[in-house]
Parts: sequence; C-alpha cells; structure tokens
Amino acid sequence: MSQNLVIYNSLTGNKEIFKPIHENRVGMYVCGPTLYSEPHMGNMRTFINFDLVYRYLLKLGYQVKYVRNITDAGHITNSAGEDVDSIGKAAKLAQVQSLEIVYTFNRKFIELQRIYNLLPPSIEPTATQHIQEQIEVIEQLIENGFAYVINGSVYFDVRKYSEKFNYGILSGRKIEELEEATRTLNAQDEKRFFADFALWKKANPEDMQIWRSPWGDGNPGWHIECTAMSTKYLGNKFDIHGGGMDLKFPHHEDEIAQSCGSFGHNPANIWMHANMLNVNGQKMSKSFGNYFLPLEIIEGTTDLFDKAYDANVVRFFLMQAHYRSTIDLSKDALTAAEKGYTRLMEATSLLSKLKTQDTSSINVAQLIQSFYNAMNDDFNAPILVANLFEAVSYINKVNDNLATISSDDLKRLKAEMDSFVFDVLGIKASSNNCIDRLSPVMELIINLRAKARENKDWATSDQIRDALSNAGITIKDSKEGTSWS
RNA sequence: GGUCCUGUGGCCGAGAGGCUAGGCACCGGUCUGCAAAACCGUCUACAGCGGUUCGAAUCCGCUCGGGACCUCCA
Repeated sequence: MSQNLVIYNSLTGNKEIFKPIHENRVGMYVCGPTLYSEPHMGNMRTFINFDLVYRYLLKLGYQVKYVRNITDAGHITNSAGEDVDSIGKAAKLAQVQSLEIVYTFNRKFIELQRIYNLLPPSIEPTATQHIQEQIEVIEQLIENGFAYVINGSVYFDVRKYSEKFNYGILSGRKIEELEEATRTLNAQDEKRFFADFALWKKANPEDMQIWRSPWGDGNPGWHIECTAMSTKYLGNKFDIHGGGMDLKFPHHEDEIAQSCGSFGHNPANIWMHANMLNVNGQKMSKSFGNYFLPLEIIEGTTDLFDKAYDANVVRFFLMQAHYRSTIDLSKDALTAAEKGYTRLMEATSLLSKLKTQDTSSINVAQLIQSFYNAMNDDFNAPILVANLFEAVSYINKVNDNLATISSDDLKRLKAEMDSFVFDVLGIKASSNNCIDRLSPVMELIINLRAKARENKDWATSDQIRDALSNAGITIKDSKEGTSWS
C-alpha cells in the first residue's frame, strides 16, 4: 500500500510531503526531558505525541533512528546577569550530588515511559557524556567567526551571524523586536549584543557541575548539547527535529543558528512542534502551579480528579486531540475518554469472535484506508480515532447480525485495527494480570448466579452482581450467556 | 508593549468556502426478570458585528474573550 505522508513543517509553516533524505530511513531528533525534577504530565504529552510519530513512521515501514536527549547538565541563563543552575540548586536543597538527582529522576522517567507505553528511542544521549562534542562545536563556531570568548565564557555572535544567515527563521522573530522586549534587562552584561547567547559559561564557585575546556573551567550553554548530540548520532543533516512548542524560541532558533554557524546549514528538514497540555485553559507548568505528575493521575492522588485513571485511558484521551493543538485536561473529559476507551477495547476483542458471511455489507478496504488517510495527514490521530469508531460501530452491528463481514475482510480489518490501535496509537487493553487466576472462580460464580436466575431468585442473582460490581467486576447478561470484565 | 495562535453544540475535540467528524452526556425506543452492554432514533453547533461570494463555521476587516512566545520551560 503506497502512502503519502504529509507533515506540517514549523520552519515553512506548510504541510509538506514527507521525503526522507535516505530512502526508507528516517533520522529524528526530539528534545527530551531536563531531569532535575520529575517530568510532569505536560512533558509527557510531548513525548507521547512524538512516540505516536515514531510509531507511525515504523508502521509505514521506515527504518527510524530516533534520538531523544536527556538534559542532565545545569543550564545557565543570564536574563538578569544572574547565574541559574537548576540542577545544582535542586541538588543543594536535597543535599545530594547533582548526578544522583538526575539518576533518580531518570529511573522514574524510564518507569513512566513503560507505564504510558512509550517505545524506547534508538538512543538517549545525555549532555554530561558529550561535553567534548559540545566543545568541538563551539571551537568550530569560533573558528568560523560566529562566536567570541570573553572572561572565560563563550558567546554566540548573533550580529555577525545575521550578516550571513537569518536569525529568526524559525520563530519569525526580528532582532529589533527582541531588543524592544529585553533591552532593559541586559544592560550590564558582558555580551557584545543583547541577543548573543552563551555557548560556554565560566564556572561559578558554587556550581556543582564543572568541566574543563579550552576557555577554562565552566559548563556548556543551554542550546549546544542538542547541536552536538544530534550531529553525532544523526549527522549534520537529518529529517525531523521535534520538541515542545515552548522550545521554538529561543532553544530551536539557537540550535539552527549553531548548526548554520558551524556546518553552514539548518540541521533538520522538518521542524515539528507539539502543543501544550492545558489545565483550566492554561499551559501546565511548574511556575503556574497547575501541574501534576503522570503517576498521580493513574494513582488518583491529584486534587484535580476524584479518581484514578488507567494510563491507557490518559493516552487515549491525548490521542483525541491533534498534536499541534492544545488540549484541556479535566475530570469530565477524562471520564468521557474512559468510556470511549472501553468501547474501543471491547470492539477490538470482539473482532476475534465475529461470525463471517460470504460478503461484507460495507466497503472494508475503504474503512481501512481511512485509517491511513487520517495519519498521513500530519499524524491526525483524532481523525484516526473517529474512523476507528466507525469500525467499532460496524463491528458491533456484525455482532448483532445487523451487518455482515466476509472472512477475508475480517482478517484484514482485525490486522489493521490491532495495528492502528495497539501499534500506532500505542494503546493497550488495560492489564489485568490476575485475570488468569480469577477465571475459574468467575466461572463458578457465574454458574451459581445462572442457577439462581433459572429459579427466578433475583435477590441472589442481583446480590452477586452487586457484590462483583463493588469489587470492580462488571457482569453482562446476553443471549449467549454471561460475560464479565 | 512586540510577535503569533485561538474562540465549534452540555463537556472534550476534528474539519476549514457548498457534501455540515468522532467520543462522552442527555432524551426516546429495541433487547433484558431488572441492570449493564449493544443496536436504532432524536439533539444539528461554529464568540459578536460588518464585508467578499450564487453560497462562509471555513476568506477579509473590526470588536470582545482565551492562550503561547519574547526569561527556565515539553
């Protein structure tokens, strides 16, 4: 099946037909988490969205090299002439070494990825293990005349750069406008120009992380790690660079500047930006205090919701919004998603029990193609979900003898439904690991209840059903017998 | 203040000049001992005001509301 994947490119503002640099192979770099604290649900949404992208590229048969970095080096900002080393600060508070903190949060992050069913990237390089590569890029920038050394620090020379390249090509920013907004803040700075950004920052005595460099002891600037690591693992020209919308400026803009400055071109053909997760109409963020952790939602320990939700329900909920749209998380929305998720899961399991006829009452091939069409249009998962529900409705009708399906069509539909639901959307049937031990017990109970029902002993029958319901087990009576879940 | 995005039915969300997604909820009905599930049906929205057009939720302008970025941020 030939498919034409179209991707929205933030760089051009257009949807473009996706053509990898090397046939059948895709290189994708995504900005990963900063592990000085536990990633919150908003962070997860971005990673889940790029997991979807990764999964669909794999589904289309591409050989994908998916690189997602881990930021474990302290970033230095200089908005008010003040050094801020996030990792170092957190570490001081906790009275432990910064790498211990990073290690702890990394383990949590790995666990979260398992719970939310994220495929592991091909490689997850860390900033601290690529100091040398970062230094090399900085040296190249100095050599090319786009960076300067001052007092043991190195800055990117935006004015010099602007003579040859377009600073602001991604974010649409104009240097003059930037100056308007920031002029007052950066008066007494050692930078030559307000928009210059640090490539290497001289160490402060209280820094917890310090590395040697040709310019003295210090640590790398915020943006250089991504340039160094994407280049190392994907080359200086690769297919897709992704990240959260809030990284567009300055982080991605500066990455482009670093690449242009050192290799002479933009590192990626396509720039993808995933939109924010909102709570109460506002971006989920630490500073707004409206955030919760991915674990809290499935443990039911956040004040925002009165119950726990399965990670698959959360993932399904996220899939109902396009990655470039914001999505609002609320109790009602999650509850709705939970119902829809259950209906979808039940239909997929029904697929293996369907009776077939000589012909199908609908065009199954067309239905299946609609799944591809949805995803081919810039990974439009909400449309895919809508189309999957068309299939759900059809499956239920076949089950109720109101529609028919041929055995060939059933085979194809099952294969594609499973593939799109489980492999592409990355949704799983919620795991019930005690289900095997429970089965014989349930059989016994259902038989007892069936006897009671035969005798029209509704009191007993309802008592059993209510008790099971209290234990979280739902009983369904139908002509074919009683089922439970 | 600058740049940009956005406003869709009770809720969440697609779409993006005519064919008016989908999920959840609600309301009728079928089925059922009753439920649940499933099925059938109902509900037909695009902030406001102008304009372009044979035709606008979709394009343009203005007004009002929400948001993002400009500082660490997924």
